[in-house]
Amino acid sequence: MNFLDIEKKWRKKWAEDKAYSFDKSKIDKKKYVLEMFSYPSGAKLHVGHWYNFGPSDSYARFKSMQGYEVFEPMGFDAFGLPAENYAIKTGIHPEDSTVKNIATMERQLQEMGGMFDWDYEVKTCMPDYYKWTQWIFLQLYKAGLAYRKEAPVNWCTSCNTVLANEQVKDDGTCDRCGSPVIRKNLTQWFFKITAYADELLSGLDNLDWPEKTKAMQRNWIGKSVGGEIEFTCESGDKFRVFTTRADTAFGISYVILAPEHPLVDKITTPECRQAVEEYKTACAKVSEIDRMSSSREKTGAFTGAYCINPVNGERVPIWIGDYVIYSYGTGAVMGVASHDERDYDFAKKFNLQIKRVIKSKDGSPDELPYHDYGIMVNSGQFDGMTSEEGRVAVIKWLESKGAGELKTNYRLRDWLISRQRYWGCPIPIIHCPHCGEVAVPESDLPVKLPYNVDFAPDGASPLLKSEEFMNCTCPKCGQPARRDPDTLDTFVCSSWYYLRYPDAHNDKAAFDPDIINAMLPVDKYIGGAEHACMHLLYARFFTKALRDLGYLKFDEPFTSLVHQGTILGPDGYKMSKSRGNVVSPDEYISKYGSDAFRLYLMFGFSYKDGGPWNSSGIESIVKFLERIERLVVKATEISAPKDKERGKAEKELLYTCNYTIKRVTEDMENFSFNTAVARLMEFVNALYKYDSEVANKNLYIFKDCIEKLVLLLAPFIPHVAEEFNSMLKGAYPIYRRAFPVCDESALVKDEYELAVQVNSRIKCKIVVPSDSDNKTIESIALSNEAIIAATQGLKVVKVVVIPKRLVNIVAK
RNA sequence: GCCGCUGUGGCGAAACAGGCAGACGCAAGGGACUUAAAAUCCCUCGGGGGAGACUCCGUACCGGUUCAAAUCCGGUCAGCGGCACCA
Repeated sequence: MNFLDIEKKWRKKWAEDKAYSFDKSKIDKKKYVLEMFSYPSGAKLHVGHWYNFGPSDSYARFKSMQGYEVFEPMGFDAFGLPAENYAIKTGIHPEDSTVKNIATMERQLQEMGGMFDWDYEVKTCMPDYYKWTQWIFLQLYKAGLAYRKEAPVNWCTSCNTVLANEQVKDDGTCDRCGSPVIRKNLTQWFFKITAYADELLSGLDNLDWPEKTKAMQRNWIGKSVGGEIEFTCESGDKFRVFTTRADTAFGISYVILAPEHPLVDKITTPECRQAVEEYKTACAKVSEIDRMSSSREKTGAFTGAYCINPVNGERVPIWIGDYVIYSYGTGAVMGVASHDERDYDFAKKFNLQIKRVIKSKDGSPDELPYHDYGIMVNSGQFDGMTSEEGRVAVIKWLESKGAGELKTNYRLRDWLISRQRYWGCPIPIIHCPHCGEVAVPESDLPVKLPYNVDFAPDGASPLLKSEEFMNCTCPKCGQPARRDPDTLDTFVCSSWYYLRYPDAHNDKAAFDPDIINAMLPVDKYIGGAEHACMHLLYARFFTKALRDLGYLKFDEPFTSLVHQGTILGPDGYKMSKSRGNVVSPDEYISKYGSDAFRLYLMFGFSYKDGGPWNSSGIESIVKFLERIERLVVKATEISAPKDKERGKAEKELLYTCNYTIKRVTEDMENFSFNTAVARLMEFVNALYKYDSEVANKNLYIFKDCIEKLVLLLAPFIPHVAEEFNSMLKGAYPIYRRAFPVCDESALVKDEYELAVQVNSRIKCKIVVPSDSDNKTIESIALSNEAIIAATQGLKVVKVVVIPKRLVNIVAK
């Protein structure tokens, strides 16, 4: 059988028949199976795409055969930096390269034989899509969830451009030119994801997601419960610090502000000004990555100013230091050298006071710095209180004096969404000299991305150089105005694509809420784990925000999530061009066919783990397919009347058949594809055994089992199974046929074998009738010759009988 | 440093929920068919000992709980992923 020809034949027929069209009239039986859409940068599908899409598609087909109306769309996350960088390097326009890459990938995806419904294809770089990305931006903007503020960005001093964090190398230099990267304040757009921090955290509890991913999101959101303490400077200025350890407040030896804190300039004394200014300049040169490194030596400068510790009235010096992060908490911290390692290091370096206020609860060693919870000492009326009580009590006491309040902080920051880049979705905002920031009226959307733009980096947004784009009229006052020159982070585009798919061609709205509320949430979402704290978090935020704006009636976009593992290069490293260990699926597909390749991916790896590529087993998959083919050919030659005569061999065959059905069904549900395939191989082996060993075959049962086998195989090898199905004159298309259902009665055996142990060592196997009770099993075991021999001279102390498993005889 | 995950034959991996470790397959070795090869089919295949029936050891390492541990508990080591001066 020529698998390549067969695959081509069926793909042609499926396309002609529109076999995989989603039937909207069956929406009540819908199953929305979604694979993370891909980024068309590499020009071709790689093994990773296959590993994501192939087995997922088999799952979708399995659900379809179970009677669900499966919606499995496909599309492209088409804006983004790689296409732009490629353009900068080669001069090929990002739109041209992207359109070309998409065409290639579409063809390859079709060769995969996925049941994707291409009528719902989405490409984020097309105006009919990004029009609605802009529309959603405006809804968030009007709701106060999108705003502009000054924020530090990574700035390459040589390229004169803003860099994303991932473009800054570990040593703080530019990924492209190697020049130093500094932090610079620029006005940027943000989404207020922090408004949803608490719900994003609590919502995780009810999601069927990998625990690991949920843990990462929890970590990322970083809830910490504590309080704020207000300090008054001698100048009269007030500021607050955030702390989770108010129980240590009596041990404050200094307070420390972030260098960017607005109070710094105001309170710094003339004597200290020069040192403070020098320190601030030095800080700006340090990259964010360096600054965040905990191994760095503490640095700082004294402002010359003092404030009063509200818990004990002590006079406390005010320092600045870059280990305090301006964007977290209040941008100011109390320095308790005795009970915090960082403060301890700082105090040691600058010779500041170190005063113990916590001792251990049980007298265990509590050398300073001692950061564990303990008992409060040197803390006035709080002496003797535990840290757990004190950290709340001290804040509450301060609250009553107007100098503090309980407060919860999150590590999560607002999402910076503006990019000074060309190949992205334009931000639909107009800046008017008279009216200020004005939203583009919805009737004027989309704000189209112009084609003819010089996108070579020179420090400003490329769109600034397009006068045709920039100049516009203010929708409010009609005066000349300028457009926002930035584009949106591509993660904005991908935060709502799963909402667009079911209503992909709606030109009146981003989506029809009625359709979306019926189609979502996504029932099974499959994609890489690397998106845990980005795409998967952003998409959840969008869903919640759009729900609150009244467009959606569900809280979470993805009910159930599976991460496929990563297929590494044969050398065990992540595949990369620079390492030269990239494996292309194409050569295997053109040699063995896409079904064989898909089946190999499903059998050779544990789906959620992945692992190094190794092609040594792929030929055996082809042999497996040929083995099945021989059975099918045999079956086509059989025309036996229904025959209920069942001997031992038939019972055994039917047992294997139904056991296979049961296990494959369970394994598919769990994405445990490798064991599902193993069970199918066992079934095939059993059919061969029956065929060769049984002289007087029940041909009806034999043929029936082969027909079931083909149905079981349909999700795994869609083309080849369709061919087998047609050879057997089964109804077309096979994926609309019912997946076999296990006949539990066939799994009931008259008798079964179980192992007998003496002192936990297996001595023999016995066969007992299936309905035996424990007593019967025990007596059969004890009367077995091998057991009598093994217990000779010993006294049986205890007999443990586990039906269907084993018997353990404890003898001394 | 913190959080999470993983560690099983020569290899990819199985083992539901404490109950026969290594299913299924690759590689390897042997055999049948063949003039020969390919294809196909059959057998062996964790390690040690034994002629053999058998027997001892074995799931990273050390200890514990249990009639019974790859699985549970405590500790150690190694690898992977994430976060990392978050107060």
